[in-house]
Amino acid sequence: MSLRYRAVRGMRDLASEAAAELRRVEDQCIAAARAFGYEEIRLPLVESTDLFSRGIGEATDIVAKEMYVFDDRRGNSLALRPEGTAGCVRACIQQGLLHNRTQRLWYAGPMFRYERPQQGRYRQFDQFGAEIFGVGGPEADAELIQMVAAIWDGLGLRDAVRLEINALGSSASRAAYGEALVAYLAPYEDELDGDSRQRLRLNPLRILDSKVESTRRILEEAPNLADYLDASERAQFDTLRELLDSLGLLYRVNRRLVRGFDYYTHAVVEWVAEGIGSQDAVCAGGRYDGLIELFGGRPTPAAGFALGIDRVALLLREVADASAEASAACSAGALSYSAADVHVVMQDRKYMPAAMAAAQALRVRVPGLRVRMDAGGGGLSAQFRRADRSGACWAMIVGEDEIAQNRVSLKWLRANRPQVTASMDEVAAAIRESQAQD
RNA sequence: GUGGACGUAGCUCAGUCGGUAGAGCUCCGGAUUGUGGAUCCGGCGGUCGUGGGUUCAAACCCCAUCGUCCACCCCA
Repeated sequence: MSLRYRAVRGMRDLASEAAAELRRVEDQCIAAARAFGYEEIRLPLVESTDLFSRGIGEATDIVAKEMYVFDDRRGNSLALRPEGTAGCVRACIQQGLLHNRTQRLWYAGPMFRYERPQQGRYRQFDQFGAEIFGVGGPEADAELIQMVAAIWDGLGLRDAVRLEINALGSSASRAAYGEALVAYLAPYEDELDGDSRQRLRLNPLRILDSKVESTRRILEEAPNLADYLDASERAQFDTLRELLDSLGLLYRVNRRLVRGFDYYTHAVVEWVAEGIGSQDAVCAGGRYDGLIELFGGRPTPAAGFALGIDRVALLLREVADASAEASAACSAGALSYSAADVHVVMQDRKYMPAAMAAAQALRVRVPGLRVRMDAGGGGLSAQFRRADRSGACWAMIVGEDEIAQNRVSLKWLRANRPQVTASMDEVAAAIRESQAQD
């Protein structure tokens, strides 16, 4: 089909069920964050370009070639945020949120990266993030992992993801290791793949997670990052592992796990899913103790994660866990998705005022109930057909007899129960009772 | 940014040797004037992604372009 206008590349329209799937993931994330005592922070989508290039790192791919950068009318260079942490830290410093106290925050919203689109990777995509400031111990890292695990549990995805962790050490030990790695790799420079050769100068740690077979072979004998951690860094990581063990949170230590942003230090984590293609990282994060100071704040320990809402929704769809869907108000024969619980039909269009009044009366009596008016006209037969296809559990009927008796009729569309004609209060009570059973 | 596959109705797709476009689903109406799901009948719906070329003739062949998907890459 030929279109006059279409959404720009990599940016999607998500209607009805697709939107509901994202909403479900986001709601679950927010519920978990609230349960852990995190507070919401709302942040701008646009920041100074400089914030990201300094914070994330000039040499990272995200900054070097994936940011949406533009000048405003005064010539200031601005960027659409490619991730949430930098802006969150900036806001915390600007608003004095870190002064003399710990802070736990969450946010959700769109991020922008100019990448080649494919499944699970879009130029505008939604992330949920949580950050904890002022807690230097591994209990902060463990708490964040516990929260993410709670999100998986809430979505029935615990078995669909696996956790990998690693310790990068302080920026000092990280730098020392980087030098050692470069020294080891330098003689092999000609044998490395092109990307890795470039990173040798720009960002040597990133070579570690190269997928190129020849490069991986060279790396087999490379110095081990773990050997460059000092005693306290090693102890911190061990404590984190003990915490996770005692909480029953499974993980795998991956010594090759390196994050794409420069600000990470110490513990880094990545949750990986299977079955959603090559874009399989659904959640990742770690500690970034140096970033607040880099942005001009007082040195403050910090850790956080970001979760890809789109990817988790995709995973949810792949897993299609039949047992996990329990939200429907009428279980028997319920469709997996519907926009309304009650579909209001009327004997004739002339009863529209009475039908609309009845619909609102029902909404008021049963909070949260989704009551939708029939639209489209036609006889009762057509209206009931639409009611059925809408996925609603009930049809509420308003007709001549009902109006004369000041009553309405309620028909169960998914359960084998007789239709009733009763007062609005009685109908509302019947619906509430039916919902309570499911 | 690199490589590959693919773009036909709202959706999923068929379309032979180049001869001027079809099915199923959806939606609407009817069989059924106060009752849905099954069945049957009918209807709405298309610049064949776009632009150019070859040809008497292009959904089909050629070129370009845009888009989608997959992999690389990147990352959530």
